[in-house]
Amino acid sequence: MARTKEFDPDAALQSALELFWRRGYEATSMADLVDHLGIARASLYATFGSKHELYLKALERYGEQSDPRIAEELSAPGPALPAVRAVVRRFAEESACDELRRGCFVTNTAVELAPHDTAAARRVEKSWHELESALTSALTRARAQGELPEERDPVALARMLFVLLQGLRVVGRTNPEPGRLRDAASQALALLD
Amino acid sequence: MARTKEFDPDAALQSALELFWRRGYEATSMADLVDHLGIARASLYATFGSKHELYLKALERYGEQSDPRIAEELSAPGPALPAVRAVVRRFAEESACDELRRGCFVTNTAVELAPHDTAAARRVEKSWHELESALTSALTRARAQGELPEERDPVALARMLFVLLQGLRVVGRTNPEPGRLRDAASQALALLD
DNA sequence: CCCTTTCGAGAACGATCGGTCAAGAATCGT
DNA sequence: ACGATTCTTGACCGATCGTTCTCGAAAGGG
Repeated sequence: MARTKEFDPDAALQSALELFWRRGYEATSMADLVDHLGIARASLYATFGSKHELYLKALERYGEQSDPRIAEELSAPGPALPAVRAVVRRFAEESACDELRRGCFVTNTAVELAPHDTAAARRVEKSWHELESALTSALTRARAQGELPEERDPVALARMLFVLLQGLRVVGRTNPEPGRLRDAASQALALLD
Repeated sequence: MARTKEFDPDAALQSALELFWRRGYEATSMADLVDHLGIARASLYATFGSKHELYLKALERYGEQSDPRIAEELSAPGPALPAVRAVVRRFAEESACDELRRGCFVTNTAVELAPHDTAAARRVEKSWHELESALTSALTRARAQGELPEERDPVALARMLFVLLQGLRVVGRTNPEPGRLRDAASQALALLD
């Protein structure tokens, strides 16, 4: 057959993800990627196709890593409300302690690429739909279990938390002032009392 | 003396703002700007210096146009809470009806440029500080006027609304689904009851 | 062994990037 | 009307962009 690959495509994709995540799409050049991944230019193209495809694959990978973790956390058996609180607080904490100013890769993509890149927009919407519906079913379950008053609207509450989470990530990317984000999260969570 | 300018620098800056606003910094080339502004390349450089300076001036102009409007609205005499509600709802409505997918120019800058552009980051933080403190003083006034229960924390509430506004703009840039944004806004405003 | 495939390093591709320059055209004060 | 000055126009710059190609070396399977 042939010579075996000397680099791990999985690790290379992870490396590319980290670079795109920090700098965004346009500000990251193929030369940057070649340097950072430590693999040859030609291998990069042979393995991932193009810069755009590489970005989409990195975005896909990010979604595969992040989305299920949140969904599982929110759908774990037992009380649902504490799980929701934990997710929101973790978003605030991660945004506040984000010294690399990375924010959320999906959110960054939504702002930089989605308006003029339908493939990216589709992937963003997929992650967002998963997040919103995970929050919705958790809150629905909370209401059914008596953790949440009957008159609350789980759909609307989930949407409000979802939008807040996007805001946390955006603010954290520029100015991860801990007090600001923690206050925002705790006030929003007061709606669940 | 000398020949007078044939173009209106103010209108040109406004045009540049619109282009940067829609496409972002990196995805907008000087060639795009020359086409869109209708003025010569050299005139552009003579008037605005460089692409980066032009972007910062556009950002400055956006801030000068947007920030005071909100601050005035929130500091108008009379009941404070309705003004806060109106501002939040207008953000949701503008984000939901944003068919050009522009979002907020400051928010877009925060995501694309702020992490590696200190000048842009400073301007973002200035707008954000104005917005947050305008919300804070409005809510403080609301509490003093008996519109808000004594035990509420105006600072924390303002921070929560501030973060939510950022989220509204981000979500609106990719998917201005009206229901999502309106629900988010109205649920957040329920915290003021 | 040989053949094939993939590797790394780098040259080279055309296109486009942000930015500059050299004219000619137009407008002022005199 | 004239000269001084500053505009517009469009060609032009080197650098960098994403992408392809060449090349010799290295590592499998027959």
